[in-house]
Amino acid sequence: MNVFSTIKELIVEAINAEVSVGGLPSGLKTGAVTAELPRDASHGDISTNAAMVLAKPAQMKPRYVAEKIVGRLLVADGIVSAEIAGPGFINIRLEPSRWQGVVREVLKAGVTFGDSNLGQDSLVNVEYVSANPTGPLHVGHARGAVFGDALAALLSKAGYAVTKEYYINDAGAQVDSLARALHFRYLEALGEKTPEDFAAAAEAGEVEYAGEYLKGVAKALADRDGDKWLGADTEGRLAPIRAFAIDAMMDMIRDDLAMLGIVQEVFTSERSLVDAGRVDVAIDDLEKEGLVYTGVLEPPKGKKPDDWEARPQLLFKASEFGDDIDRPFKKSDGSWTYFASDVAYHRDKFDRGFSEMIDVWGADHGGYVKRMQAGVKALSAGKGTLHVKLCQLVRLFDNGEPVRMSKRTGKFVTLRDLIDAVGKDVVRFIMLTRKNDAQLDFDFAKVTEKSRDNPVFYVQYAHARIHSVFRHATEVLAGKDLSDSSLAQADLSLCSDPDELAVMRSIASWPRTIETAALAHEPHRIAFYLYDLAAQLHGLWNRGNDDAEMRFLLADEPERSLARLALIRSVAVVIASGLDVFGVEPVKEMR
RNA sequence: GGACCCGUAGCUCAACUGGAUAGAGCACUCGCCUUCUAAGCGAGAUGUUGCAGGUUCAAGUCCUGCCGGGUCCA
Repeated sequence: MNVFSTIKELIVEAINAEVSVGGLPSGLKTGAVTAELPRDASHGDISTNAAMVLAKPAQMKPRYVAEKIVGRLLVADGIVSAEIAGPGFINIRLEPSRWQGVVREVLKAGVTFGDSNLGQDSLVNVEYVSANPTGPLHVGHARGAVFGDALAALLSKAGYAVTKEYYINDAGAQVDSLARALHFRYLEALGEKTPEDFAAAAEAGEVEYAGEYLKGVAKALADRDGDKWLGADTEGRLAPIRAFAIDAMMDMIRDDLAMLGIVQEVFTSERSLVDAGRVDVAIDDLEKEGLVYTGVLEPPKGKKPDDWEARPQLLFKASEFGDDIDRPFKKSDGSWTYFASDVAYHRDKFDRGFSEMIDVWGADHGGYVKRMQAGVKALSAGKGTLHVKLCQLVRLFDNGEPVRMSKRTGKFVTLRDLIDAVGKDVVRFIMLTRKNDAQLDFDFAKVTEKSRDNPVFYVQYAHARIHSVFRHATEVLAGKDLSDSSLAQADLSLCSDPDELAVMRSIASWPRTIETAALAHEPHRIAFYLYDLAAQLHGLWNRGNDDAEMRFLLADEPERSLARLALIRSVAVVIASGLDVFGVEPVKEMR
């Protein structure tokens, strides 16, 4: 139970008490009542909108309602003052001991401080990356990968039972094309073709996936099968070579993800769903609901209907579920559309018990969102929810200069390049410093800079500073027990400076930050929270430069020193806990 | 033509999902190292939240219509 929910309960109790004596009308809903840190610290410790929310349903003036509530709050335990301000806010001040108690809580709970039961163990499926198995991951994938992973960790900290999943698009034309490219490289490995032949074919558009990475795979294939596929006809060799290629690509992708510290639990193959007839079943069931019909779509407006032909096809009534038009389930050749197999896939997730699904996609799939959400509504009879988080693109810079990428030559910046250049932790943190639907600039020079401008460095520095103090503390306070459990016994009433109390308030709002970030699906809020907390720590540290009394370690005041150590140790714990959600290692020393 | 996302200080971005006087960093000016890492800290200045309406006690946030940028459209 964190301070804010405790106070909110006090407020609700106060309201109910007034209701019971007839001071307020009965039947008031307190769901919209909040208890939060006011933006301006001079407004007190905690402020509530209770009076303004209740004024209308109670048919009373906000300030009148506020007076009723304030009268009750003033006699409540731990509340120093409660004042009415502005249009009807109630500003509450708490006993310092309330905040000081938070430090003890953190020291006892460790990095589990901030854990919440908000999700009540309900199942959530987070699907992310899901890159086509046709090559190594590149920068664009990195953002979705890190975002999805952090969101999963965040939800899990907020009490949801999270499954991290990857959908393998191994049934489309791309993997056939991959198989052709691998076959070419295989011929090259056997000496039947030259690299020049390959380059020429790639230039002519006859073969895709010109990156070097298939060479090793081709060699492995040749080692395993020898010249088995040399004379085989196209039909005969396609499936086995494709399977070999997909396995190799998925191994590579898993390695790439592992470098980022990402391990997903479930990998679902599109082909396996198709082969098992799951698409037929899913569409059949929709058909039974009367949601599938054969019809003719209007041509897209404003586009030249050059190759447009009005043709009857199998359609899904997406427009009944919020989409703009109905969507085709079958292509002209009679095979399922991607949408059809995606419906089957989401049906599969729903059948596995996930009524809440989160898909992390690149922004270029934005046009697909409504259709998929319509599909999920239909296949789950309205019981399933699909949230789609679109990640905008990442622009790479080096010292302000854009880094050019070319997919055509196969020389795009890979995830590996990125990690090799700046390290896993920097990649992860920086990718989370922006809202997912905002474009992100990644500057190689800036993200490794050692300055306040670089949030990774700044937060890590705060953590390292705290450990530095503890290294010195073993000398200054020789013989004292500096363990967390011992520090939890420190006399925290000795930490009563306004700046120290402000740090405690920030720490106290960590559980709330987790909950609001989880509800909003916005891990970036944690990055900003950590940055602010780091700033407070650096500020407190520097108070010691101006005023020796404010230094954390005072040789002649061991009790006060222990209290301050307890405080900054709790800051370190919260920073570590935040970085843990991000999958970033907190450092104990800057090098 | 339509759909989705974005538009906040000179620049890069926040704003606790509707709360009080819209905040940080960079850049600019000034101050702080005999000290636990100055790789840092403090102070000053910066706004018609793209434009116009609407909803209400309260709008950067929600609704409508425009303008500009991006993405997508069998």
